[in-house]
Amino acid sequence: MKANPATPRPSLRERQRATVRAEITAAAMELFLANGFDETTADQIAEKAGVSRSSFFRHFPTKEDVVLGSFVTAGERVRDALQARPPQESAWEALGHAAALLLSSFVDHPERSLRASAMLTHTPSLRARRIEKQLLWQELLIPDVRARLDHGHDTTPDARARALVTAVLGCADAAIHEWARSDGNADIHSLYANALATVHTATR
Amino acid sequence: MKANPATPRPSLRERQRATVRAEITAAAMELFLANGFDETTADQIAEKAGVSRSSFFRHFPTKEDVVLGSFVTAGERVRDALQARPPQESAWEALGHAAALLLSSFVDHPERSLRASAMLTHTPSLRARRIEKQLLWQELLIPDVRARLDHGHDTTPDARARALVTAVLGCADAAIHEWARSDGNADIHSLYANALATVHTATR
DNA sequence: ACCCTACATGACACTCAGTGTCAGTTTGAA
DNA sequence: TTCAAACTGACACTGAGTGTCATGTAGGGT
Repeated sequence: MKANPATPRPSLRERQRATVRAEITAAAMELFLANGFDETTADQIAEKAGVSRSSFFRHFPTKEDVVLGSFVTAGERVRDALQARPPQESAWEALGHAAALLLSSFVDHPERSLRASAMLTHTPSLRARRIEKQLLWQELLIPDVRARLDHGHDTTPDARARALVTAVLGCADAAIHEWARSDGNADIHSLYANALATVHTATR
Repeated sequence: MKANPATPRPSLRERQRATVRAEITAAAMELFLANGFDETTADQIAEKAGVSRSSFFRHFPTKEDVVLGSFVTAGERVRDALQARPPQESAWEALGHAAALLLSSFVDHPERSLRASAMLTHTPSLRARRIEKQLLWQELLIPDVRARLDHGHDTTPDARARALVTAVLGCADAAIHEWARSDGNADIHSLYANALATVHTATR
């Protein structure tokens, strides 16, 4: 209860903390992109960022988290977007719209995204962690999807909602994957729409 | 080219190797289930299996692979099952039938599967590796699915096939997840059918 | 029966991620 | 000014995974 959301306290300590985090992230990313993820040690990052190794691990529980920091908040953003969709919209439609949010960063910062994607693709431990995080925040979407599936009767087993979420997010992932393979030349939203349509018509 | 598939050579060396692998697996599983995955060290496994630490890592590149060994072959089995489906069957139908294969081990060895599932659910590193392996062999299914989607015209972008594969396997995963949550009491095939039907009707 | 190459093994040293502890410093509120 | 909470660097420790080397053993060819 120490960080009460009702308390507006962006006070010095927290700003300092945010600054250090940002500096570590910047230093780490530079090293990762230059030398590769696995080839970069925590000591090198700490030194470049001007902090001790201890402090590095205090700000980021694992090396992977430096890269995947943004992926955590993504889940909450998608959930909020999903809840903001009109209640009468079907689960499929609402999810489709909400998950489109995931594509925006790729459109906004193509070159950065491409380099990050490449690193992610070629580093097994990063891939694994990323998926794990995504699995975690997929759970955030389940309640809303369930409600849309059975119109508030609370009888839908989670498995159905979970399957639906996986299907839609799988479309987003597939679109991102394909977009990266095209070196960012393809239109990512078209790819996404296409993937959704495929699942749509394939199931008849 | 040393292990030519045309050469039937299950010769002593390979049998020895298989035996050692099996002994390591047995010892490891016992320790894992008794004390937990993270709490079990490679040394303990090696000692219990009667081999050196070096040999342990020669047979299994990581601790995780001891648990997930069977998941690798699963991909090839699903691919074979997929290719064995009648060519005129739709991608969705064929995939649905082929992926049902993944459920059989849960039906055949419920108690063992349940304990393994529990361990898998509670161990982040295992979850991550499992998903990574699955992602890897999902690629095996892409060619066949593509062929079914565009009837041999080779114009379907991979993204569409990949989205479809993800959707179907997501249904299988959701069913397994729910089955484990029910302590094995639910009918896993019904859950699976239900999940498929949800994606089916949700997309209308 | 002997040789000889290829592979399996154990022992050991090494790197690096991640954890935990401790003592010293800074912050922000009383 | 005082004091507790939070942040920090230094250090020691565990354990996974890698690489090397010397020794053994299997099995094909002679």
